[in-house]
Amino acid sequence: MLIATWNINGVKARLDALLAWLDERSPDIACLQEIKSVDENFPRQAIEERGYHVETHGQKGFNGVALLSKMAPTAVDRGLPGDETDEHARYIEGVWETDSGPLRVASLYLPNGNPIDTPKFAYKLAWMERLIAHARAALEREEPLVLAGDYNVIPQRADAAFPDNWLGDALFQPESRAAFRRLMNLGLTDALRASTDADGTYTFWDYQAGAWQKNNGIRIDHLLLSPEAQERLVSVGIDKHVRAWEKPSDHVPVVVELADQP
DNA sequence: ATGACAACTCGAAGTTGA
Repeated sequence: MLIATWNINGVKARLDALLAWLDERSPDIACLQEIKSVDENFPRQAIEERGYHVETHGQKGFNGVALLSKMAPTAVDRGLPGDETDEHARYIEGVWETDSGPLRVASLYLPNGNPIDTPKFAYKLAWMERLIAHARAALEREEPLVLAGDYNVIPQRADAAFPDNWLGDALFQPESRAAFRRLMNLGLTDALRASTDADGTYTFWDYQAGAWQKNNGIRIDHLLLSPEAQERLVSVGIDKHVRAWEKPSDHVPVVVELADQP
């Protein structure tokens, strides 16, 4: 069972790359972020022709998340609970009935939060509090759960090529990192860090200033696993080569393999 | 210090991103 997360930075602009990656990787569940599309305009046909079910939670122009899956989900929830006034499309969660019981997977796009002296940073921190509350409740099910997405948080210095460059940035603020740790401390496992302590495991390279060519990357796309999912963790991979494709996203896919049985 | 890139937008130049 392969579960992937990928911020595609626009599904219209990335459709060729998305289809090529689906053909190459054949993930069972793919969590997409920044589809930048309303639900009606999502190019579902080309994806369904490849055998995937498509569940979207989009909005006009920016944000937007989606779940692609070989099996049809038995339930889908859109939006992160905790603030009725929040209209950003940043969270979608599905449940799949597997031979060994239910599997729950969320695709999330955590707010960027820059600049830090604006309401955008407060919105980021408030969104993280809502995510913590939601994760706490979800963990009480004691079932396999994967919270996958673009967290817009650099957890540690080893997760950036030049960490000092990010000291004033919302992605590396002490408050952002502390909230991420409190989320982890609910009992979640960072899948990538469960498999390696190596630095250089980046998932994002800015389009600007030759960041890719200089390997000036950061690790901000994460798959967090409940204990019941962590028990099944087989391997983690970063599809770094996708960053060198024509018209790439600035993020690359991260993929975990979970065993079918505990 | 600024802008660099890129995608999107009822369609130019502004917004958003990280």
